Amino acid sequence: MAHNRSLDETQLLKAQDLFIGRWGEMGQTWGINRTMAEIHALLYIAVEPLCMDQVMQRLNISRGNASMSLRALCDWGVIRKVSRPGRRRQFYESLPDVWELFSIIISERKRREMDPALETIRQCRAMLSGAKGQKTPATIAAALARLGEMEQFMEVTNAIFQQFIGNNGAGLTQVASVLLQSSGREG
Amino acid sequence: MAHNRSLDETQLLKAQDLFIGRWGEMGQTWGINRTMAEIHALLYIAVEPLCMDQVMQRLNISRGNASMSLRALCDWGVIRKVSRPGRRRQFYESLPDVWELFSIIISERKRREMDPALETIRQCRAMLSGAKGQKTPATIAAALARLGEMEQFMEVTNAIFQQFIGNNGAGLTQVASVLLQSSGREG
DNA sequence: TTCTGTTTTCAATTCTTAGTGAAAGTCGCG
DNA sequence: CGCGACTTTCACTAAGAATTGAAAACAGAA
Repeated sequence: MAHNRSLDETQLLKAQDLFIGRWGEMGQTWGINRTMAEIHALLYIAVEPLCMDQVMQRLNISRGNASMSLRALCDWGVIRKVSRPGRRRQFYESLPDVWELFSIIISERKRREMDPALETIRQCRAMLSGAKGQKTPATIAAALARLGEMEQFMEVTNAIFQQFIGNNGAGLTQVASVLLQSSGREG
Repeated sequence: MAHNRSLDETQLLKAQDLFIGRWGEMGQTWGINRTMAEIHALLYIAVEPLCMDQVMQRLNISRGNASMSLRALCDWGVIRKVSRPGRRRQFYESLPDVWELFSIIISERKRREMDPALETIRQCRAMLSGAKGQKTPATIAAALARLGEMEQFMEVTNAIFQQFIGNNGAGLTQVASVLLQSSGREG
């Protein structure tokens, strides 16, 4: 029986490693650094709260790195500190709900990227609209047209994100149902 | 008149720079390097096809860099080579349609990130399902549950992306209209 | 083929970011 | 207070990515 249990355990570790590794890679192409993504993956998959030393050992990272990454994840709001009664040591756990996790990430990215980008585009348009007097040089007219299309696109995208964030899960499922339904219809 | 035209021109250059700069920054947090993003922005906003030397001068980059980045953008399919009759030199232009641009980007990312991630999650689940015999240790059960939620989430997200890609613009507007409408309704 | 304008390649270099680890800091408790 | 368990900070280093530039390759014209 003890034998059996240890088999299960190695299996669990292997599966965790696989998941953690992939998450780490994914994070990188999303502008999140590997360690942060890995820590988050670990806390998500381990389910029970872990302390800093456990994280360090499991992922083979330095104390400093663990400390900073854990803090950053807390700042993002995708993990939380958990205080254990009597224990002085801090534990950390992932938010349990995937939908909520992604809402947070999306809204953060919207705020930090989409919003400024939209702002810039509007600024550019303003500069060019001001420039055109009676006769608009073709290059300026063309640039204005492109900026206009881009702005429109981003507004729509923004609205979609907003929806995701707003209804926390419900929004997404809603979109999904509409889409899947319609795509089924037209084959 | 010559005076006026040059005013318009500097204005255009300034607006372009603003746009290009922002795009470059955005690219970075999306795993696209700055130069590539900037070149694309330039070709998008300049509207008319440009040659390598124009790109180099405008963005102040080396020939090698320009060559490699232009090629990479072509590989992605977001810009195209344009041959000018009689002219030996190559010109390059951006795809004109924003929706198409983003379809390409999204489908590429889906293929390179979502699909492998989903695959990994399934693999992990398989490993753990196999491990559980009659009595499933709580940690394994918990991990399985989390993986299940993640998989479901990613399937939905994947379907949504698929839709974007499929109907080339139409899909997006469709989603948008549904969302905006419903969010208006429930205030 | 050779000449010439042009693009590609790639080793070397520079820039950027991630990660370390030890010293300094915090905090509850006797 | 001041000890000890624990965490944060930060100057330094390692790792990795982007960029350059000059040599090589290429392609069309004569």
